Amino acid sequence: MKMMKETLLRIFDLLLEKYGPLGWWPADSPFEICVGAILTQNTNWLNVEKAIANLKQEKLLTPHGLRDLPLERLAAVIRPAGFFNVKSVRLKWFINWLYDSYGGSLERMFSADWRELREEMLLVKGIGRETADSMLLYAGHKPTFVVDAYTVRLFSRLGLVRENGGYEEIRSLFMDNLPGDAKLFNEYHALIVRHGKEHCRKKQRCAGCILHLLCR
DNA sequence: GGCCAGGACACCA
DNA sequence: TGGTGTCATGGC
Repeated sequence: MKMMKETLLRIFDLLLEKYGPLGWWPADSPFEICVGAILTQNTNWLNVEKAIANLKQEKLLTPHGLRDLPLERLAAVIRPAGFFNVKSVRLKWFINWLYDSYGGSLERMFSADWRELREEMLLVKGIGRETADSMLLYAGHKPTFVVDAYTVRLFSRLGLVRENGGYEEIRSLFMDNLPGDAKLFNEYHALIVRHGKEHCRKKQRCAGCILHLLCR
């Protein structure tokens, strides 16, 4: 157990040394982070930025803005993010739940016990584990670890998790072996993504990257 | 022109 | 529970 902690922290240090602190999530408000978390599902971030820019330009990036916006209009505005018919409905589900449970207030939402909140969020259709954890960690500053495709790819190549280990199993690797520190989890996941975009693509092995010698 | 991107869900065996 | 199809735009 202690060895795993040291291994995880060593990898973190290597990444931090190379890329520096990233200070995620790139957004102007917690609400923007929540919307971005849904929009970025299986999507290139550059496309998400275009959709976010559209929402900002139309002054719709608020809970009541999205609540009052007709579904068809919402789909059209977020079109560049791809899967716009799916994501517009998911955004509506999220907003409706936010109003039903917390009066449309993210502040009230995040004041709840975050472990119970996580379970509650997972019951909202369209919010899966990664999306929930992203909102909790980056918008709510709760100490939950975000597992994404890059995390699975990197740490399975490092031989630390099974490639098809499942979300909770991989999340546990970090949650069980690292201190529950939101700032650490924030930087760690951000660095994994930053590194992954360059070195952990699907059909690209780790040659040339700083973790090359560690990867299988 | 193909590949891929910071998933989630329904459906099936 | 595990595998597969579906949803879609846009950069490289």
